[in-house]
Amino acid sequence: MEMQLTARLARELAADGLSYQDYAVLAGLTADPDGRLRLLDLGMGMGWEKSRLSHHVTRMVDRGLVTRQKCPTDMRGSFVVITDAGRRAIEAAAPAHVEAVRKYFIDLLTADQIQALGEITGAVLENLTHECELTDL
Amino acid sequence: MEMQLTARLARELAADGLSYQDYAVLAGLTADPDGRLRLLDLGMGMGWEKSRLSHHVTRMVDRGLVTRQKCPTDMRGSFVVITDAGRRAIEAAAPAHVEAVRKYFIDLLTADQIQALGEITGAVLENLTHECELTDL
DNA sequence: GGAACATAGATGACAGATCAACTATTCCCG
DNA sequence: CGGGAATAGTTGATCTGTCATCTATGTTCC
Repeated sequence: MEMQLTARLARELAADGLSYQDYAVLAGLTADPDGRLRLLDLGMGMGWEKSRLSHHVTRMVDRGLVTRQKCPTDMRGSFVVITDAGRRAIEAAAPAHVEAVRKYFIDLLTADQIQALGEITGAVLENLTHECELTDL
Repeated sequence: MEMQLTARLARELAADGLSYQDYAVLAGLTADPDGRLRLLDLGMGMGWEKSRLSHHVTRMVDRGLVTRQKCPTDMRGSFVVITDAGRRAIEAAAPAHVEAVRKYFIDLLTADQIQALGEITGAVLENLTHECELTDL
């Protein structure tokens, strides 16, 4: 189900020139008041590996959606910053995307089902992160 | 949740030398009494695009897990056939994989939750396939 | 202060996925 | 029968993700 659903959402997002992944990155950035996050924080929030994010940010920089900024307080780190073009892109895509999520997902479920799903994913995720702590993966 | 869970399952499968995708293909084939399916049927069962499956089968042929066979009744078509090595590979990997699915997923949920999840995914998928019929995507 | 270690991120090689042709065959219908 | 459309599968280009490795910086603790 997840595969079919995300494929569908990705196809509709593509009409606005953004991939599902682009949208996730831009949405993550707009959650920050400055539209600016450390790669690590952004990656944690999305559950991405650092190298995946680094590669993807590079591609998005090439397309002008974000830029990189050196972090002054930790010289190892970098910020990813959303550009004006990036803001325009997500603002253009968001309404249709939100609507699609409702149409293909949220609106099909009862309040009970949504709550149940939250409990299910919560239990699975909690168990996974707990496992990771033990086995340091 | 789906991302984290499948990443975890894939990592454990990799210990047996199979990717998640390899496992899906081999499991699809062993469901057939002859261990032999048309690419189209196998692809439909897994919800894969034909070219993805074709490429992946090519890689699996190279690794000796499956072979291709011409279909005598439809000269356009091909069968994918599991080899002895393929059978050994999935038989070696299956117990740990099934156990992992229990450990990271099934056993964490109550019977009610499992049923609720089935209803949720059913509703979403039914809606999606229905949509596809209308818009012929 | 400085050696050992941890962390942030970048990079290159490679595996996997997608998209758009392309070939070969079969189906459909006058 | 014959010509056009549909179908099964392949292929190559390109994009995306993963893995191992590398550099640079920060942290710890003696």
